[in-house]
Amino acid sequence: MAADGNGAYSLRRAGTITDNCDFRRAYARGKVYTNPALVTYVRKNRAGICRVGITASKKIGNAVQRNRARRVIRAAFLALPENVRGHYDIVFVARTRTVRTKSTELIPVIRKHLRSAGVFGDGT
RNA sequence: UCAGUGGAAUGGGCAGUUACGCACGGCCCGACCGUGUGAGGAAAGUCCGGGCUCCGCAGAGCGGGAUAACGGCUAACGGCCGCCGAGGGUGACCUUAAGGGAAAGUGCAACAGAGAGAUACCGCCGGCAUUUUGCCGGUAAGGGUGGAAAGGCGAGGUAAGAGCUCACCGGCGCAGCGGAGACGUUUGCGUCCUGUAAACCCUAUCCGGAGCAACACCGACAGGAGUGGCUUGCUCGGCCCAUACUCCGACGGGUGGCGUGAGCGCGGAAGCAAUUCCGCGCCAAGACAGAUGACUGCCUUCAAUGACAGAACCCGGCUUACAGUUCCACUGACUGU
RNA sequence: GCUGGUGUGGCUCAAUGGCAGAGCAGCUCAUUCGUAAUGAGCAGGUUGUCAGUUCGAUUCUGACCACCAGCU
Repeated sequence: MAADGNGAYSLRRAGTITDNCDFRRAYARGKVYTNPALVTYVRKNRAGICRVGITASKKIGNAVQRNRARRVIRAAFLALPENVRGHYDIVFVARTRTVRTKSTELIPVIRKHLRSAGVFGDGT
């Protein structure tokens, strides 16, 4: 699960996106994949690492529901079997249904989104 | 058995797999391993009160704000306990911004009504003119208006009436008696006054300002512009001076503050209680995009996939939200003995 | 986390404690061959919610809800 020198990253070792401008860049120029329980934005970055950001807005509910949405998304993301190849900014946006979703139900959604984005480097 | 009142507790448990924050330890010093520990009764709203920190020290006056029966508790409070008054309930009990002052003063009381603290429309009575009726005077019992109309009701009295007089009831004041006090009173004497202070205001008590994004230290950077500034809203007074102060730009830096505290548990004592004191034991989150998650099985259960809900410097309260379950004390009705 | 502010017709805003109003928008009629403009009329309000003070609350007081702004 460690870095192998070819830009492949364990998902556990991904950095976090903290700055608002990075989120805005992902929203504006990144590729979008939607699902009733999740929205994913993917964009290549020049930071040299892979970074992940999870967003739960006030529309989701109160603090408990927002925390649960973030935890479910993170648990599903960390349970992915593949590794990311390349330097990407990945932003997950929670929706209202995320709160009532199990993390196991979310894993196929994330795999489909990230495979469409080519993050796993399949076939290259 | 049914209906209800008050108070307290709980907010599933066990196991497995896989992840996370912090502390300590280890080594092969790494995105590692081990051990320990890891949200609430409201963590919420931010409505009060304090601790703590800073403002070159908090001084005086004006202004502003808060509270309002009495006695106590407390670090303090607008909180709590006890008690009195008032109101609600058959009752257990509950509510109490309703609880200082309208007899210091000012204002307001629309519409209606004659009149909103000062009167007389319809009435009643007397006198004069006398055809219907008009004028003058007395009166406030009756009608009408209004949320509110000169204490209520009865008797005497009178031209008609009126606390004008008297009995009873009610309010207010003074004295007596009881109580620590608010207050109570089948006691005596005097007296009969509209409501509103969550209108201005008066009285008594209290309050300097800002808040952990405070503040302190270390580092990085690049300087430029303006002006006397700070102390509370104002005045006086006080303080610091160009190494001062304000604004723009920049570092989207780091560390401390940061958890041994008005702390928690058990036992005892004082007190009606809030609370306080003594003894023993314990250390129990501390992040900085923010840690308790995800998934599975079994058990208890009507049901647990299922209440409200996530610490952010820390405490004491208040308020608001809350599926279900359990316990204690008590009340009313019905039935049986 | 802290501080401050605002809720009134569909929209933008008024309103000394005493019948909740104005402009725009909407509807009807007139005008026109028809439309716009113009004129006349009409309807539309739990004054964010719940309590309280008061004879009476958009206004005064408290609690709650929603929204907005500012502070590194």
